[in-house]
Amino acid sequence: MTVDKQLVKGSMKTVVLQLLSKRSMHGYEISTKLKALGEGGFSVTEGTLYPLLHSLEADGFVVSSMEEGQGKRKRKVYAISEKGKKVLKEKKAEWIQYKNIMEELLTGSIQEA
Amino acid sequence: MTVDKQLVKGSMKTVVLQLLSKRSMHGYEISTKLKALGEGGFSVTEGTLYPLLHSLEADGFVVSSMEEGQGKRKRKVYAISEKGKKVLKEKKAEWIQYKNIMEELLTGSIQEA
DNA sequence: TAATATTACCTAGGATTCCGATGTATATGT
DNA sequence: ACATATACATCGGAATCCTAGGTAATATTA
Repeated sequence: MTVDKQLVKGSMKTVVLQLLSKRSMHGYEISTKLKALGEGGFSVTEGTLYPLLHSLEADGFVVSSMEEGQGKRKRKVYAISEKGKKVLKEKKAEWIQYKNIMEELLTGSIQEA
Repeated sequence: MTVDKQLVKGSMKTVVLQLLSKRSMHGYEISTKLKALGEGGFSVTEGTLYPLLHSLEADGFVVSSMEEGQGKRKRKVYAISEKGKKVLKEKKAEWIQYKNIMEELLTGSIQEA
């Protein structure tokens, strides 16, 4: 079964912030992680992820820094900011509210007025 | 608190199908109902709903018929079709899958590999 | 060492979707 | 007669998406 793209879209920022709240990661790593997470369910390609990271950065929810390792390609490591943590908290609450509304609706407990 | 538009978008078709699975309704009624449901959370205006109904009809998920009452404006009554019922079932399952992934993610039970 | 694969990042821009604004028309209340 | 509620509809600017295409460094392997 495949989860509708639309469904995933609305929560992608939240998901990325959540991942970064666990630990800092570089883009490609997040991309790989999301591919694994979405396996058989949804997919998030790099064409979606990178612009999303840039927009999170522009909003000040994450900060990036270049990591230069020995014998390694440079990579841009993203870390969640304080602002980002706050937003994540809000987004989580939002998601729960939305989930509740949906659950009420879909389980049909809402009756006729 | 306001639920992000993006979040709502992905499930609007499902919501409308679900409402119609309870009983047939005309557009304006659905619109009113959604406004009530979304109160303080999200909003779905007519500019969103009518096109959505048309697209559901084009897909054969709902069928419409004109209702002409005495001393009443004509209204277009929408009913869910068999095809629509099937799709609704699928969409519900999809939503649950998505919800599970999100819950797992957001409650942080996913640990590092 | 020459390919090939993998890691790592990035973006233009066509395609799609959205929905605010606006319009029409009937019915009802005052 | 005017305001309000009911009822349906669409235009088109705005927002969003993400496919396709690109660059480049390192690793692998033949």
